[in-house]
Amino acid sequence: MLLPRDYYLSTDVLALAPDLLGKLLVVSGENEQVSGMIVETEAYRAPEDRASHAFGNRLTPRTRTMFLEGGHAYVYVCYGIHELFNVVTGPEGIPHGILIRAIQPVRGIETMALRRNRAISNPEIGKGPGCLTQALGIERKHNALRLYDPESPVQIHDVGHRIPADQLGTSHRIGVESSGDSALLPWRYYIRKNPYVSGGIHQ
DNA sequence: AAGAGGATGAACT
DNA sequence: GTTCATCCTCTTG
Repeated sequence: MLLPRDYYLSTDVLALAPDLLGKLLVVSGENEQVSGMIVETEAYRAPEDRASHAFGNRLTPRTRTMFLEGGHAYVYVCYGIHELFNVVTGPEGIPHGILIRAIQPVRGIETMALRRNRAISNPEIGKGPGCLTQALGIERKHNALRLYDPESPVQIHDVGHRIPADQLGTSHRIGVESSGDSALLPWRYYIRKNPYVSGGIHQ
């Protein structure tokens, strides 16, 4: 089932981030559709979250997307090299978002392995926020599109996969050490023991 | 107009 | 554990 618009409008981004685990991220390209199960996420909750681009309700051409209504994609370039994919959540004007950090390939794994220049069996295909976008073919051109639109090339589906409580892991977020106290918040969520989860921590 | 720095990944030692 | 590729965005002047 394609996740509906309402799903993304909750103001509780800390509940939505773990709820996205097990959902299917589907990308339709020119010739082919590829997909992967979300296995790692991070919540970003501006305005009070120092680690968020929209900290203090900072509004720039880039962060503008985060202020859109929930259900839009926020794609931006990191370190000039990698494109990172986020799900905007909450009502319009509240810049909450969820960074998708890893996926487990489901459909089109051959294509993804080719794009990543890795063997089919190599978890590096979907491990890490810059890697999964390369594997799935998510690019900056997908910024600000509506994930719940039946015509959208990027969608998120509920395929009935539920994560048992004892398989849900949490930790501090990755790569935000310079964000003061916000760096300590346990807003990273992942499926325990899943080989596609990034960072050292996946027990 | 110029410069600093970044929600990373890969290839090193 | 360390280094660096690479370029966009934002701030400052």
